[in-house]
Amino acid sequence: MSRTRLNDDFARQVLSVVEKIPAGSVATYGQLACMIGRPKNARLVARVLSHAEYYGHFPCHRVVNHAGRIAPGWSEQADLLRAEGAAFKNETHVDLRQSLWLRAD
DNA sequence: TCTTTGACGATAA
DNA sequence: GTTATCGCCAAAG
Repeated sequence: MSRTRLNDDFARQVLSVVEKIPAGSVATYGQLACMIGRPKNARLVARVLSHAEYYGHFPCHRVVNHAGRIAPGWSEQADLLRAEGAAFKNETHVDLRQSLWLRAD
C-alpha cells in the first residue's frame, strides 16, 4: 500500500465543497475545514487550494482567510470576485458581512 | 529524522 | 485597527 496521503482524500472533500460556493459569495478556510470535519486543518485547506489545479480547476478564488483577506501574491483573486459581485472593503479584503457564504442562503 | 515553512485561527494586549 | 504568541497539522527542505 502506498502512503496514505491524507491530503488526497482530504482534498477531494475540500474541492467538493468549494464547488458549491455560489458566485458572489466567499468561504473561509476554517469554515471549509469545519465542514469536512477538520476544524484544526484550515491551513491544509489552503494548501490544497494552492495546488487545486493539480486536482482540476475549481473556484478557489472564492475562498479567503478568516479576516476576509484574499490570498497574498494573487491580486487576480480580487478581480475575479469583483466580477462576481462580491463586496470589497479594500484592495486586499473582502466584506465578509455581505459576501460570506452562510450555506443558509 | 529533524527543522522550517505555510493562500490559517483564536486569543491577548 | 495592529502586533505578539500559541496551537494545529502536513509538505518540503
